[in-house]
Amino acid sequence: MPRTIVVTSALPYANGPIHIGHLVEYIQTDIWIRFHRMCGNRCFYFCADDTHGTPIMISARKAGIAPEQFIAKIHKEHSADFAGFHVDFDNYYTTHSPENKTLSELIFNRLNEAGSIVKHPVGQTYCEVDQMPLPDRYVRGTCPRCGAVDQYGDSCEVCGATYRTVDLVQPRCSLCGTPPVFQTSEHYFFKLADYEKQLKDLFAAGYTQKSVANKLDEWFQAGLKDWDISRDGPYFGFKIPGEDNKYFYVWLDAPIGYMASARNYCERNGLNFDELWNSPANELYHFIGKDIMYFHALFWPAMLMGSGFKTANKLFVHGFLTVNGEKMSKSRGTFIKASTYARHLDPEYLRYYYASKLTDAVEDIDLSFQDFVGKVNSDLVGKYANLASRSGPMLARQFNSRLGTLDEDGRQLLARLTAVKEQIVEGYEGLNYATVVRTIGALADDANRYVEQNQPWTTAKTDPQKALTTLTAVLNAVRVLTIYLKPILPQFAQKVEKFLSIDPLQFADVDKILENHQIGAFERLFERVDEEKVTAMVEESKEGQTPAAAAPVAPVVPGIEPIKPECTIDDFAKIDLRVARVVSAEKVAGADKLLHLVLDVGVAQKNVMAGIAKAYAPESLVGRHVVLFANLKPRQMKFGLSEGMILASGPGGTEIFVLAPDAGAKPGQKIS
RNA sequence: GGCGGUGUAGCUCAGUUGGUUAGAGCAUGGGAUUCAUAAGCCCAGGGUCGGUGGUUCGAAUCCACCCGCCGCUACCA
Repeated sequence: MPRTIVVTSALPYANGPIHIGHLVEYIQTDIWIRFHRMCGNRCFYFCADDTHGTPIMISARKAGIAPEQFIAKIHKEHSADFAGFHVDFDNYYTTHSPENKTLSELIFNRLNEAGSIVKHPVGQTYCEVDQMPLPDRYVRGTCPRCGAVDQYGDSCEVCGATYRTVDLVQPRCSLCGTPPVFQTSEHYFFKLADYEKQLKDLFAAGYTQKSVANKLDEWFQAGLKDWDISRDGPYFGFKIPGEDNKYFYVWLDAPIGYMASARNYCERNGLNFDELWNSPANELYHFIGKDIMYFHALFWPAMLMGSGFKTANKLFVHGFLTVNGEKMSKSRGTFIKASTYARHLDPEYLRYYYASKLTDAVEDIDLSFQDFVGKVNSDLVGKYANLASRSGPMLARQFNSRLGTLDEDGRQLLARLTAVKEQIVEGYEGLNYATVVRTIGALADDANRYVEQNQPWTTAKTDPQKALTTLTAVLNAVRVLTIYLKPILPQFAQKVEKFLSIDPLQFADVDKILENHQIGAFERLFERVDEEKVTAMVEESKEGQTPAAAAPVAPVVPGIEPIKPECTIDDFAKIDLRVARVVSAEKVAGADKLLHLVLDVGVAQKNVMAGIAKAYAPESLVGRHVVLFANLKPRQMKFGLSEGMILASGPGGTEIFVLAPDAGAKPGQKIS
């Protein structure tokens, strides 16, 4: 009896491009869906762009277009990116849709009727210039604890303090730079705690992986608090029923977007949405990253419980992607967009590589370029593609592309391949793709050894019949391996199906044997990957660089550093240089190069550790004006916190020459 | 700070309920081949399984402590 399975991946935020980190999840989910389809189950894969909220409103403003236009453009890009990586959604919709509006209002009203919605006054930050309420991350100012400048409105990246935005020293709107005002507003809240018991039962029943459940325990122990689900206008989102200037917070309507996508699909395809989504006979699964566990493990099921919808059977949580062991980084060129990747490399390489690393654990997976190139060349090309490549053309030359029958040896090879079918099925079902890939790899080794032992290139001359049975066995092995790999490598599978002249492979085909069958022309299945292509992709991903712009070669003069690559006025604008007066200067005990300077920059005083002790006597500096790199991220040094850098030239040691403005400049003045 | 995760060959990772000389792929060295996308096959080198102590006849596997790295710390998206 086929299962009916509805699956979702998290909705990507419509504020930027899809990158290779996103793709971990969509590839993981897509493999799962394709596997189930191959087992004959009825599957539906729904997703959408997450389109609401302040960041999108601001991005649209910056682009000078309406938010609707902005998200339409992103939707087009996202859809193309996913298609390029063979992510096979049944519907890739948007949260800015009539279906989502209707469902959001329905769920809100039902929660309200259930008594789970309350109102509380909330202090909020408002920018009168931009005429909008500011989320904490759009307010910046000086940390009230350590004095670090330019910190977010809720926490300090330098000392780690968390605080309220109202406590920030010299707060300013990060968009226009003016000080915001503080005001009070009534917000709607969802009483999450009403559902604590039901949520606990859900997790006890195995809603998530165990490590996720442990994390949830922590949250339960800390106590569930009311969730703020409204935002004051202007806001890009859905208006709350009965309100003029209040909107649903983006995270309220985002998960409802899963349902809206399903509903839109049902309406277009003559299916009953309520039956598909809500029938207990149907299975529902969400795939998400560990960063949004709170929303999907607590808020979302509680919302569904409170509004009379069933909750998912299971929430599958995965970890993040690191590249070469480190966080993805724009400056290192490892923040790679899906579209950039696809311009340089075959998307199936990445699908295979991710599959070879994915397990059901909530662990980060690492994309190591060296490992990536190795796996593609030795596995995809050396094992799988090669198996077809060393048998197909020979069958064509010697036997007119017609398969014979199997002998005992060949049947044994096939038996070894089909024996692990259940193991592979369990691996896919349980998200242990890494195990699946390892198992398949071992089978391919077995098949390659089989070719080696039977030497069809020799028997072709002495015993053609034997050569034919060998090649028949090998190509049957290719067929079985392709079935196993098809969820991961759909395009590869398609090529093999064409080459073998067979119908699209299903899991049940594992037990069939292809004999006395005419096959098609062999076509190369994979190309080897050159490490230079990876390098080129990384270079193109480095921020601020355009692929074609070769930096002019700077002339080399002995003793003088070459001029660095060109940058723009915008790059320079990030650097805030100020005139500063040296208030005090003293040698740092225990350090022979450092001077501890206290600088007056007009609005504040800064501590700076400067490595100029060998060139300047401390007392000679007091009272002088210097140039300060004022917005350099503060750095905790062995001898204290340094909050900036003073500018100087010279090779170092005793030859250091501090820069100074001409007479008349005052502390705090901007240098540009 | 608290909580969670993690640390196994140069690299990426497996190691089932604790059980004989700790495995794979890549990389490295050697060999025999040539059907094949400089692919495939055979052999070899390489690890005190983060550290210390403990439980046990026996621990990479269980316990304690320590060290390193990563993440989370909610009304931020």
